[in-house]
Amino acid sequence: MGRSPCCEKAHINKGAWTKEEDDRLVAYIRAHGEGCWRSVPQAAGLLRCGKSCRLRWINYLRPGLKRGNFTEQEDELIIKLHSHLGNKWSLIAGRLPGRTDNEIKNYWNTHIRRKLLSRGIDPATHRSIHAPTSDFTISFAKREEMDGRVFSCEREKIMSSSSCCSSNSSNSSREGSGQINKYNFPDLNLDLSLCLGTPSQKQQQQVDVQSMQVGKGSCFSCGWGLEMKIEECKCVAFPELKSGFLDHRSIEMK
DNA sequence: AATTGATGCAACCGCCCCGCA
DNA sequence: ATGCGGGGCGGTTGCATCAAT
Repeated sequence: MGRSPCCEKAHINKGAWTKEEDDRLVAYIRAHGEGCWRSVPQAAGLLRCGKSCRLRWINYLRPGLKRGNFTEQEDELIIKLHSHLGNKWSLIAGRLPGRTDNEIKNYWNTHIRRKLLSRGIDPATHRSIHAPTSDFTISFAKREEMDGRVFSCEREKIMSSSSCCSSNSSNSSREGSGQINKYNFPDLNLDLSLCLGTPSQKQQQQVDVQSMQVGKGSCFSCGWGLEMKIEECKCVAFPELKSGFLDHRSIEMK
């Protein structure tokens, strides 16, 4: 089943690129510009897959790439962006001139993750490892301003109490890559899965979301009229909680 | 000096999105 | 409206290098 491969696997070089291959690719793109990657290998005289050419160009050969060590400022910016965007490496890279998504992804997995863990912060949620969490399942809906129709954007997953939140704790699991959260919000393309901390006052009807240090879903900044419906509550601490709506400011518990 | 485990990073894989016919 | 194909992306793998013993 499935699609045909992007190129013939036979007669294709794999592995590290040689200087000669780099030179050929650079020369070709300088002469013809970036275009149909599928045709690049043949046109450039390379025994490579088009995808491989694209990757090599984008990650290593493209002009303007920084390379080298990340600065402390870049570190902090990556952490901050990741807390908003999750593993959207291309979006994060877009805010770090001269850095590529692949480079940032690798740097995150090898350095920043460890750095955050040493600070006692869960890299997936950006919350204290020791902070209590609860099991909410929330889905989100975007209000259609024009006709008042509310439609669901995306269902999200049931979050376990130990590793809730975030775009699919990818960390080291080598077992299939289930894409869970895909949103089409403008600009930030935020992953809106929320991990709600235990409210300090059980009886409160209005919960200030910002004061709850919601790990994800910086919906406050997206500017869109969002409505987030608590569809299925699995919270042990608040069994009476049935359903409600979360707008930019509050959760209304009914 | 040799061996072994840990780490870092370049590159590949496979899925998804979107434009186009 | 639908199917196809290219491009893009996140996740994973493999290998080179480093550090510890």
